[in-house]
Amino acid sequence: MDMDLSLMNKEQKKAIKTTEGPLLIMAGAGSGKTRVLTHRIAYLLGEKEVPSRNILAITFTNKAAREMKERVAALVGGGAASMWISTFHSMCVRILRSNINYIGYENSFSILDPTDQKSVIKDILKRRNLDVKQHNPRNIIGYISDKKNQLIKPDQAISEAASYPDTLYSEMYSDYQRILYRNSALDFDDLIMLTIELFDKEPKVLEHYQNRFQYIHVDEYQDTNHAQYRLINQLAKKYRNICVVGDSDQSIYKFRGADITNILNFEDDYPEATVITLEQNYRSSKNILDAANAVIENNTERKPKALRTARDGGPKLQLMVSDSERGEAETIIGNIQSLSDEHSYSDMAVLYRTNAQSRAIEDALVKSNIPYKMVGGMKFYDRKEIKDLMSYLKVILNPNDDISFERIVNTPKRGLGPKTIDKLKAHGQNTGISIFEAIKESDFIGIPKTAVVKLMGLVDLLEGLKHKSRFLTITELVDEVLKHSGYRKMLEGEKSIEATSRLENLEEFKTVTMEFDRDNEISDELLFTFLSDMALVSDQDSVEDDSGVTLMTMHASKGLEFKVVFVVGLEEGIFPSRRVAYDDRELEEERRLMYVALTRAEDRLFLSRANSRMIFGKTESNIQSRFLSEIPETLVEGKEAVGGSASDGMKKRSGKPKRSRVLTNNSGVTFSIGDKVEHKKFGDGIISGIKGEGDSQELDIVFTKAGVKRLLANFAPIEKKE
DNA sequence: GTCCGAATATTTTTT
DNA sequence: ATATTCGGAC
Repeated sequence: MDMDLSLMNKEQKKAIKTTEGPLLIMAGAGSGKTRVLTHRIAYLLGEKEVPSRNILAITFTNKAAREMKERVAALVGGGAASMWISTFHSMCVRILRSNINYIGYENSFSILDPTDQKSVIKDILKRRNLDVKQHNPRNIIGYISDKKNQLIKPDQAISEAASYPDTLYSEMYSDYQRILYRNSALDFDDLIMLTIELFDKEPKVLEHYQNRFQYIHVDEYQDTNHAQYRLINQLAKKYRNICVVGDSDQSIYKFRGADITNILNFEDDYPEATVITLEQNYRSSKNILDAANAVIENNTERKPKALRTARDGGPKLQLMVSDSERGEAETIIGNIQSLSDEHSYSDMAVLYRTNAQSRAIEDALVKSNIPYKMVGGMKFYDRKEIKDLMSYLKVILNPNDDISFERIVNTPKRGLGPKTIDKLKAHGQNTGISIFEAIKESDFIGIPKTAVVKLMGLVDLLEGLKHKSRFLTITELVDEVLKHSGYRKMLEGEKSIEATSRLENLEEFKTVTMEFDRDNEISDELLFTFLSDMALVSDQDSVEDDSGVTLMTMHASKGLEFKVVFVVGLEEGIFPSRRVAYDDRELEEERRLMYVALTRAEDRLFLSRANSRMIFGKTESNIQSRFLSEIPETLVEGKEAVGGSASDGMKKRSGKPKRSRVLTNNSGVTFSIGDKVEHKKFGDGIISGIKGEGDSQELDIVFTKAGVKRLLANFAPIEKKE
């Protein structure tokens, strides 16, 4: 067995060998934490002779889980098959699959994806006669997710709701949960919450898993939410062998419930804990690391930690300033091309704050014929045809899944429109049965004869497929569905480019099912296993194409590394995002995101900003990002030249004469970033951003007393000073 | 029941 | 700029 620890540093060795009791590993970026984790597991297996079934390792992504499995296997050979190395969610699915009946759910439950969630919420809004425009489903889903992450059940949410809109949202949460229950459906948050509920209600089940998982590892601990925290604590309570790894400086998922205090307070939870800090960075050159350290030091909410690197200074960081997002893209492409002698494209990545920023870069890459891959664009599994097919499979497994049933009832068109479906739904709701069951009574609820016949045909189709499903592989079942539902015929009949591509995607999907069929025998559980596997994978997992420049959001880049990294759009309002720019806590999270982005780079780091860019169809100018200002000039090539003051925004603007046709307050006045102004009511302020042109131009002004306001340049009662 | 054009809303999102 | 969504015409 390859358990050569001689290449490890002192802290790493200690982390590997501290197997008993709670252990907190604060692992800085690039400090080799995966290596430590995998070696620790190998050490437990090899030296400590812990049976593999007693080890649990939890990650957030399938990719991380797969990688860890492979690396452990490489260290210990086979024999680790019965070890659970999985994500939070797939662990919970496995536990719930055999135990969810204890808490009253069907064991063939479906898993809702965000699209399904949205349609449930829309249904609820409709039934409550509420306007979707006033109540954005996203907010409601966010509310529900928050509550579930806090382990707050609907009843408690209702009684605790103090004011609007919580009073309403908590009621909708209650509706939502009732609907899911009736559909035998769980959302992602339920997987965690209900596992905890199961453990609370059935101590025997909990104890079984406590005994099984005597050594627990949690990766990316800074990203755990409260529910995940509770779950881990339940499991670790008996043996207290819990090893958590994380870096509070890389906590960037607060907006989805990640609670940074879980890692910061670990020592309070486990006073006997050993704490090890890994500060030796093996990834980046010194200049890159110095820049990252300089940025993160501006955060107050952190434990001081400074990464060291054994590598030399390396080239300086390089700042690129362009006029527009197109100019930015061209500058990047220029650098990519000149670097391509030394580096392969796959060693380069372009990181941006928002997905929308990818467009300009993508365009430029296409024009230059440079291969690239984009992470997180239009997701394969989000495509309509894939979701439709999945809905057929879900209904075959669980006919009471109204959410999926509704998706397919008229796809392909069967002449079963909203009228018919509404009647079925209303009947189902009145009598507490599913749509599928309601169909059997459709004769009596005012549905026209022709529609009844069509409904019966659909029932026959689905029941026939359900019957067959027991004897077929998933690939064969998919073919049966496509054939007998008429879905394939529908697409073939369309003859459009789009339909052709949909057909191709369905074929592509079969490579996924074939892979699944290779690993799984035909059994009664096959379809359930397939669907719950599928619900928990994302495309990031399947991107195994390692040629081409990588384009992705900074969030998506966490955990990855590249020789050459471009961090783009370093402008106030873009990054940090305008929405957080004046909230200290959220600003610190943005800064951590900057830290994550910078520390992805091994050898070369390019920073880019544009003097103006098109946002939502309007041209916007913004001053350089404060995060850029926080990097010492001595580390950056090209920074001293532009200085980073707001004046370059002015330089650029002065070339373009402004005109105003309408006589207004400020017609003919040209505003530039950095201008001092006085407002009739708000007092003194400085222009921090400009949006749009001409008559509709808007100004972001930071007022000394009144905070930030966005005002119309022409009409605001402001005067330019000096 | 279906289709088309206006109205609307746009951070990030490992599962 | 653009994707989605909704209302009204056919």
